[in-house]
Amino acid sequence: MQDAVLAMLAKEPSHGYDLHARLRRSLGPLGESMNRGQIYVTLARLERAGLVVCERADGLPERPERKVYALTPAGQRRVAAWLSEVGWPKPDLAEFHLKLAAAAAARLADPVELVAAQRRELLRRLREAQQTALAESAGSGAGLLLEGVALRLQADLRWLDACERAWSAVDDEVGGG
Amino acid sequence: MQDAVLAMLAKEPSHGYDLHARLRRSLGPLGESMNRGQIYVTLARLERAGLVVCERADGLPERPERKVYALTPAGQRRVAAWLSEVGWPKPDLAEFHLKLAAAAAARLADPVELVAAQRRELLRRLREAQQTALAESAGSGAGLLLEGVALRLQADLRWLDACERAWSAVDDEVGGG
DNA sequence: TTTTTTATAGATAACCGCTATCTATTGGCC
DNA sequence: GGCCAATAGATAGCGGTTATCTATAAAAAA
Repeated sequence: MQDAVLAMLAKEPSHGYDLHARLRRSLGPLGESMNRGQIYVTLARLERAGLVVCERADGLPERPERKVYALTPAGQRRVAAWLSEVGWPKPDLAEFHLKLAAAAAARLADPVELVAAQRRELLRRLREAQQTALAESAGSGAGLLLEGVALRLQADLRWLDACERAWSAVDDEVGGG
Repeated sequence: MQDAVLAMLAKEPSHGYDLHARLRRSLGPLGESMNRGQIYVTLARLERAGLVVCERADGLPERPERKVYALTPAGQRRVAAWLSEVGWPKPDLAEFHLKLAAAAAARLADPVELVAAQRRELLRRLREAQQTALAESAGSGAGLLLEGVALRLQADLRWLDACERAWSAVDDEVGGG
């Protein structure tokens, strides 16, 4: 979030409302859930950290008071560092994995049924993503993002197959032993 | 996190250090980065929310003072709700997508080169995950998790291919126009 | 025997991402 | 005049996470 805002300011100084709108446009349908207030929280933190400055609160009194932010040298360095990083979010499969283990351990639910329910949900989301992608103009940036979402969902569905096999085997052991 | 802790307490009341150790074991190599202090933060917040209670701070004075937590009825309801949910973390591809867009817009880096660097990194991580999976005993819970990680990385690599195609086309337009 | 390290057990301050919610103005529309 | 949408900003608070701190007991090294 911070890095994305800084990178947008690297192109040109701008104010919060505009940055929010650009972010939403850039993310397409996936950006619709973005909160308006968040951009101001982020800008305030970046200012406190000395990465941006509010350069004009408008000499010419434009109707809605707008604060235009610009990068400081430290902010420019941070943008350069971000672009040279090759970070990647760690896959967040732990939650479901813990859910299966906890359900089995506490005997509160059947892991195989949890997997089945989850598969139905991911299939629903996959269809949804593919429909949304069709609605997007082909080749648009948001379409590319939706393609990534779909690829991930397909990988996760294959993982659910592996989970089902593994937990079915556990059930057999328990049932047969 | 909160839900995972609650679900472990659903099996049997326990204290923070033990919960932390069980979580780490359950996640295998991926749990090694877990912070010790976090469990206490989580337990304190769960207690404040009335989902757990500290039932004994030890009548028999065991050497290290330990606080044993147990679920409240509200906590049990929350565990049941968690198990019946079919939530799934939203794919976190936005950051890289924004990085490409920002780099191109501010002319700070070549998107195609960013994609190439990212692909090298993901290939490295994929090899790493596969090696770690081999080291894990086959069929173990942690091995299953690593299989999911590998499947995701493969999907992400395919997405990077799509990114490269898309941004190469943009370069051609700019270069040719 | 003394010292150091490791495991056990807990806590706190602070940061970041995010949401819900609030204020205020401008301009269009009925 | 009254109402609604768009523009613009701000704040309180939650949850995840990290870094850092305090202790004690057992095991290993000096």
